[in-house]
Amino acid sequence: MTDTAQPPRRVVLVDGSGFIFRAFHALPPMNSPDGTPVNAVYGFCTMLMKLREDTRPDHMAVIFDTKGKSFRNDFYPDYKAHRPPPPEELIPQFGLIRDAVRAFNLPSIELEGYEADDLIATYARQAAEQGADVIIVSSDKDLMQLVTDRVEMFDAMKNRTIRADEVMEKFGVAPDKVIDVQALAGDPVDNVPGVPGIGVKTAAQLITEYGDLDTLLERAGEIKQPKRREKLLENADMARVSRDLVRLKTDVPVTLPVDDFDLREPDADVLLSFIATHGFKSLTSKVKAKFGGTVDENGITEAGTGVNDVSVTKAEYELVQDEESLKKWIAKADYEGVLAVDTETTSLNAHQARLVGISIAVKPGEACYIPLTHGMGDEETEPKAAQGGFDFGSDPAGDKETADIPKQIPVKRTIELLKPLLEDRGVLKIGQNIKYDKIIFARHGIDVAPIDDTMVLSYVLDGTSHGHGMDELADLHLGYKTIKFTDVAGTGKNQLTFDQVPLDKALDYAAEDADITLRLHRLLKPRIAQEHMASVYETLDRPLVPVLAKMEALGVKVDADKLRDLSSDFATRMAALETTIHEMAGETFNLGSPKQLGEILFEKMSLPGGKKTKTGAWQTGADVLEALAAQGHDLPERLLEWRQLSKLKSTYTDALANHINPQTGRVHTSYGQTNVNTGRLSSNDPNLQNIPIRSEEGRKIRTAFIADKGCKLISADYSQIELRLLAHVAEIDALRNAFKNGEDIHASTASKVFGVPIEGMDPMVRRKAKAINFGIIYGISAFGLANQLGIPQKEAKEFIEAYFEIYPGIRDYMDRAKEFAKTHGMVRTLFGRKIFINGINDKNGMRRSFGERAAINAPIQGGAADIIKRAMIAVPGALQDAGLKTRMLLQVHDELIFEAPEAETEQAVKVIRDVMENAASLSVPLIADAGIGDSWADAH
DNA sequence: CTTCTCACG
DNA sequence: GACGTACGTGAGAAGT
Repeated sequence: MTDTAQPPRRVVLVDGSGFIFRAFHALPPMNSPDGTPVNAVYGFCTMLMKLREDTRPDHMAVIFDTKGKSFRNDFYPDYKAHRPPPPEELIPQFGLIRDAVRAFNLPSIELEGYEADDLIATYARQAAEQGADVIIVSSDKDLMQLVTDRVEMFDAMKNRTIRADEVMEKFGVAPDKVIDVQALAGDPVDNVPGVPGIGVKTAAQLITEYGDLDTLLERAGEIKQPKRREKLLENADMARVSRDLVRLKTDVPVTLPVDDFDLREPDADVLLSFIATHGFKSLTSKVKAKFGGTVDENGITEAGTGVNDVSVTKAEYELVQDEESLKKWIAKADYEGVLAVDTETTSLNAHQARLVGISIAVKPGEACYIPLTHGMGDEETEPKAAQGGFDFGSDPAGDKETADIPKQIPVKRTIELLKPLLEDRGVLKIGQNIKYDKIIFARHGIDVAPIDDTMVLSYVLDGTSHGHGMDELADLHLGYKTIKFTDVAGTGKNQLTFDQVPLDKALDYAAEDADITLRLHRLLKPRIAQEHMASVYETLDRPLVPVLAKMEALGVKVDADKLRDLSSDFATRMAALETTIHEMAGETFNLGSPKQLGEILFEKMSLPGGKKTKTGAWQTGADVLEALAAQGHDLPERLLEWRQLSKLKSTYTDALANHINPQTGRVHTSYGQTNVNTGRLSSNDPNLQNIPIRSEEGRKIRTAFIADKGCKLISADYSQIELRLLAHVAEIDALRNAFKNGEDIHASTASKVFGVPIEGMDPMVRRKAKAINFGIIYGISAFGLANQLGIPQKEAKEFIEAYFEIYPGIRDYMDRAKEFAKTHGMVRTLFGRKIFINGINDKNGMRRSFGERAAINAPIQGGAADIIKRAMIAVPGALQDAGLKTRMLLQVHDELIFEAPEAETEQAVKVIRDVMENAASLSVPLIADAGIGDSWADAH
């Protein structure tokens, strides 16, 4: 890589995947300060430290399996088919181990479609051919075939070197005959068939006698033992397939050469910080002795400034306009194993934006911008229809255009070159709101992975105590004022799209974005473990990013004709109502203006009960109008009807039609992952989480959400998830039992609170209990409940008292939640998500009560959000494993909507419900109900 | 750019 | 005794 690099003499290749499993089982359980299991990570770190000492390599790399299928499955689908899933405590450690490799400044290598063993085989061959000695750190017998006089293995757990002698001991043959023995003996763990009845002993004997597998199979007829002869003749093909399975591939198309494994010192403070955040205190002094550094075991620098001091110095950024230069940047990123990436486009809407350029940062201050379509209008990609009459001079149009278009690498070629890097499982891609960039890249055929997202990191750490936009984060954490988009593109009507921004300005802006993202990552990522958020980030919010990106890209089919019909129906009825209302009022006015309406109702008509808002305007909300209507006033009644139709038309039928993407014919929402204080998602552009359902008229909108041809929609929703969660976290036995017995929870509550039998219950009684149940979740007050039910406050207060009587423990839970919030300024969900509570210690009583109610509600709402996130992360894989094509489209807090080929709907429902109901294990059952239909209205 | 109203869980 | 509240969102229209 660098000019000073020496050719490799001593190369250490660590089998990272093999080590994780062995360390996990060999070491006692350990947890980081936030409770994430880390025993395998700890074992790995101590092993790496020791390895550098003991083996003194000049080149070193850690190699991992990827989780998907390998090329072996192409010719033998059952290969490794019976592997049980890894233990729950190991799962979060896979990601952390890769982080550890980076902290040690070692290359982390993996490649989709290949196992770690194949990569090791390939690199071992390459290194040996260059004359280097190779040490493979592994005890996996499958790697023993690689042993030569240049290549040895080292079992780091047992401190044992494995050479030809040890291989002979294990397999009874020399290393070059190991695959022949394995082919005969098979391997039940990896599901390699072999020849039945032949084990390692017999296999070694046979191979020794006949020389090799092919000769043996050719001459199998000569074998004296009849059983053995028969089996060999019968299973000759199986033996050959088995040999193909166990033979490691030594020509994997690896992207990084062995030369790039040259051993570099880690950044001592980065490493110390990693160690401190995971609680590996015993390693601190060893690391300091070896590498220096100034961070203590608590992650604090001795100078007291913290490792997170990242000063931003004005950097030189590079404009990339040719392939040579681009390849250089790709190599740099590959070498670092981590990069920040950002796309520049023509629109904030990822589904219709056109790619304009890409920026990449590989180190703080080291970033580039690759312009792609600057100076090119849409006509460059989508040729306009020919039109006459506008050809003014005799200037050849082509010359004019090329004069304006700067030199740029073709989009297609750039994508081709970047794809291996952006899809390399061993290279971390960091983005600020990388979901957006993932969608853009997906439209160009690139599946960006693995990822980290500074916006999501910031959200997991700080909740919504501040925004998570890059400009704000840069100012907050780096004290740096970024170049604003409006600085380069202008504002208002004359705002340029990014493809119109001159290259010099584009370079400064775009490269800075990637640079700042990388710097923010260095600062925020260590805090995740320090502040005990590893589990939330690693198992919930990070894995959710690609899931949401897919859902958004898929979109949902919407019937434009249906919307148009509804819209015109609403318009007709609104016009009629408008005439009637104007007649009643005796004058025309804007029905949509609360101000004008208030004046008509309370001044002109002098209706009673007028109240003003804090700004002095008349209140004309639905509750006020309903009260007036109940007194027999017609105008408010009609106006309510008009308002409903107006809302449905403007917000739904009309607006939704404008959101249908012309290319896909579908509506693509965008999910906000960092907007909601409690951990819920939000949906915008358009908001598909508030499509009407409660009113008959409104529900019609849902008939316009339909399945694609040959498909059905499936809607699966959690039943009473928040009440169940309340029963669980507050440990309310009576409530838990009601759920365990599958009772109607509102009727059950009503029966207990009001002392009436469930059989033949007055629906009004049940309704009251339902309101109390909901009220409890919201941090009940007598005022609120009275308002909700339209009963005197005194009566509401009695209900609440009765409720606390029958469910003792509720009050305790509420007090605990409030107390915790007062002390810590936040509450936590079951899964460890922090929810910051504003105003909990405010002097103002009203703001304080507000905070107290939020503190009661947040663990419930947030816990439910965590659970459905877990389900969303698991469902796509479960559907795929079941061989189904069903795809998840939408999430509405406790409901998931899928599109399923008709033939597989029943099977899909089973898989979906199973995943949802097992997304968390609580002391109450989780129940998901599902419906199937042609439209969302039918499926619900 | 803020306020009001109303759609959802 | 009065305050003015149910928890969490996003969007359209009016009125500054």
